[in-house]
Amino acid sequence: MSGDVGDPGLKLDSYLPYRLSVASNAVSGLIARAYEDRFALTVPQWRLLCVLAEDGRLSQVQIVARTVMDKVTVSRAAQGLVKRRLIGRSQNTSDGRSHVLTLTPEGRGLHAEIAPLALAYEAALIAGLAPEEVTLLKRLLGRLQSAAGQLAGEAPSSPSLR
Amino acid sequence: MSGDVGDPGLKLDSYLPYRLSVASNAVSGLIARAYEDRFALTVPQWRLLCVLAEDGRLSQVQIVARTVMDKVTVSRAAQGLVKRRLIGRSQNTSDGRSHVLTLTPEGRGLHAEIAPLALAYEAALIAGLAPEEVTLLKRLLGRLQSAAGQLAGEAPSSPSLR
DNA sequence: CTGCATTAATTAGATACCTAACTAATTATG
DNA sequence: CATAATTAGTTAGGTATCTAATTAATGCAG
Repeated sequence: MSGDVGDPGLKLDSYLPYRLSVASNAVSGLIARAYEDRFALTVPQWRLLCVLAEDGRLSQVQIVARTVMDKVTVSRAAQGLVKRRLIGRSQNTSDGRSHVLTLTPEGRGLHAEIAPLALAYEAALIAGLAPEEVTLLKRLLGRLQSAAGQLAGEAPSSPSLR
Repeated sequence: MSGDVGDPGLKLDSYLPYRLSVASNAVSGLIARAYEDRFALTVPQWRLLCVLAEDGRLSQVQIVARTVMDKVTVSRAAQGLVKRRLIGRSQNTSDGRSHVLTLTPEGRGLHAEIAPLALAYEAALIAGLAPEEVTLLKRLLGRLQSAAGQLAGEAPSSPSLR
């Protein structure tokens, strides 16, 4: 607390990327542990179950575009889910490279079982927040995400990305 | 096979832990790349430089308490910084186990060099946000963090949660 | 029809992180 | 004062993730 600091403008506790990372790690760790302990699912696997439950049939590239996960992460998550018979893969008749992923009945059942738990966690996390605060929070997170994406895409220091 | 979705209440895009994770990954990735590319610093190393620049002399346990990093992460970050002569370690005379970390002049200089860049990134990220939105965002992130900590069974990690 | 670039997906290697186990120094307790 | 219990810090092992390189299928130019 002694004030002899050369950079009064940079305080870690009020630095937004730091606050965002710490909060996200706390929340993600909580959720990840819940899925892992009770259902032996990783977070990427759970996300696959969610998007397939929402959208029906998707290829892996579509999942990569839909979520913001790496294609390797999606590939590994899909392998694990196929092995547990929670999703199925069928050949895409029009494109021999891509496989279409769908939930099996077991996968659908597991998703239906976990979804209330996931919503309960979310409800517990935002219990102290007003609904309009939650709405604003989500909007602000979206703005930060797109701002980060733009800044990363501009690549001020490296004009050649290949 | 239209949208036969059993859980209209769980939409991934509006699920807060997901939004938080995606936004944090985007921002962290941007920042991490900047530190890594230009200064060969990992994020934990940068955080050590920051807290030492702010607080002066700290032991590793104090840094663990101050930031929310794991002690292993702190240990390795400190090793790398010592090797580059950016921080120094001195024996604590009153406790032979603990070492006191301080910035070297080089470390202080590097911190002073990076800090404006870090602040510029933050400014670019929040460029489209009103100041009161930023304030609210930080407060909401703090609330989520402490809520997650409580749900995980921990005590609130830092007494200075404002 | 044939090469050439692109795309979907997997595999491999390197790095980072977390949980545990471990060493060494300190404190508490009998 | 001896010994057990804590604490500071490091090392090790397993796992997850990112970057690159690879395989296989598609589309396009000549």
